[in-house]
Amino acid sequence: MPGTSCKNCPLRKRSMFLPFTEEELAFMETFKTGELKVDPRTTILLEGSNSPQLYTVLDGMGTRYTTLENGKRQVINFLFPGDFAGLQAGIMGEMKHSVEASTHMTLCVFRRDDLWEVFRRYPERAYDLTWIGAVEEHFLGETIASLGQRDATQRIAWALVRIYERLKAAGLEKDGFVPLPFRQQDLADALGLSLVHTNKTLKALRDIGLAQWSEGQLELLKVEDLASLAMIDLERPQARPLM
Amino acid sequence: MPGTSCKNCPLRKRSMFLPFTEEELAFMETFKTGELKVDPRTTILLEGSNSPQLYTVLDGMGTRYTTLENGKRQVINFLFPGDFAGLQAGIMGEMKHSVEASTHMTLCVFRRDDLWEVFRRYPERAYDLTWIGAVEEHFLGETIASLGQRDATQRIAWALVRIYERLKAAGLEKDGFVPLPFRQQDLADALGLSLVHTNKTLKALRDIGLAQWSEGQLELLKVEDLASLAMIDLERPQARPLM
DNA sequence: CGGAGTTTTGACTTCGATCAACGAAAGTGG
DNA sequence: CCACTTTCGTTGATCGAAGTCAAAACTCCG
Repeated sequence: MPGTSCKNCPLRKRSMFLPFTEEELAFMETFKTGELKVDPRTTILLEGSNSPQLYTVLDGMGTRYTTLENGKRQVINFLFPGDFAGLQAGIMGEMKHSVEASTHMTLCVFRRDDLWEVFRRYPERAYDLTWIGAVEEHFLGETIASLGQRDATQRIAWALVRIYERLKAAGLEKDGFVPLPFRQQDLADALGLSLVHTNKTLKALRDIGLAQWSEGQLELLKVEDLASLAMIDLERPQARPLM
Repeated sequence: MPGTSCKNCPLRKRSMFLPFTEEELAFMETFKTGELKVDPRTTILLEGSNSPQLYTVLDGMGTRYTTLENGKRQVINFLFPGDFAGLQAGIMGEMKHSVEASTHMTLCVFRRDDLWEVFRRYPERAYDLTWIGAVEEHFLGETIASLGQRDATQRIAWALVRIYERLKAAGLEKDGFVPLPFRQQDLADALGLSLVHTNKTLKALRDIGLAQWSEGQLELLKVEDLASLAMIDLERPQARPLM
């Protein structure tokens, strides 16, 4: 198999992911058909297409988004190392959103046709797939609550805290900084805010010393304050399966 | 088993749901442990709780919602006949939102502990569970796009069309009307709008003869116009599994 | 009849969108 | 190496969609 062996997968070491048994590990080696490396701005999955492939993000970050008829873009969520993409197309037949790389990315590639094999022969792994779906569903629900009920400042605070937590759990935090290689426009499109207002709100958070985000690096200076501003109850990060 | 036998399940007849094999039917009979009937306003699942039960809506309607710390409520989505509830708690350990009945409801009850059995012994049904999750995930993504990118009129039009389609597919349409036993406040909380503005927007749609909703009955007078107003491409309703 | 819940309407306010312009950085090509 | 373009972040001025406040009209029910 080209690329990283699952045995040496750097993500497995992170405590945010549930451990593999030897048997699962062996199976994943066969399930994985290769590795995909893409440049920034590459479209990995296209809305409406019928991708024969499923992916796990090994390295790098991206966005899932849809484009409305009037040209507006909604970023559904961000794609971080460990995230799984393509299940919708795998199950439902076609992608309901696009996936684009924001940085250089490395992805583990699986064959969609093998999905059914997983359900038939590896119920544990099938259960994990459903788990991943459930976690995703929960997060989307929280996003809906943010867009529906939080004002601009709260939304940004919410997003920054959630992103920071997620990246820290993925082992990417260093000296209080976490890499966040997106544009302000991406965050704006994720939160349903205009670019201008997103910029001003970020400046406000910077001015009161709560959070800084520049040159692709995010620093949260007062996580507690940000969390209470965003009305987040900091949930103990729960370990989840890795695909 | 108390209540309706799966064999006579009225939902099975609807073409929106994929057919059962004889074997699956037999299994579902054993999986189903009973029936729950509740009055309007009853909380069926409570956020944060660890429900030992999973439900399929046989009859009636409800809401899934979360409440923020400031007391604001976000309706994540509405619960219609055929919908499955409780999977999140079943998989992740605790409910991330509450479920409340809006009308009298009848629900099929399953034991959460049997879930793993399903994955181990009935991979087809496990696959269907994942399918249901994927459909739900897709819908939540579309909701996010609505809250993020559509204005009040478009949001309401979007919601009315989606609801109408769903209920019609469930076989509840009659003479152009569909039952919609929610309060305007529920729709407002689902779309992130104030009650007052929701009311005024509904009136506007009524005045231009696009849609009427009163006394729990919804009528869409010009579906095409509503759909194009909402920037919806009417997707061919896809049959989906029933649990 | 009184009271609670819901829908409706009008008056006023505000948050965030839009418009517009500028600066910095990075890439491109002659 | 320097004009030129493109992309992204920043800031100020103005406007409008939707929120908030308040109160009336209709239920439905005990």
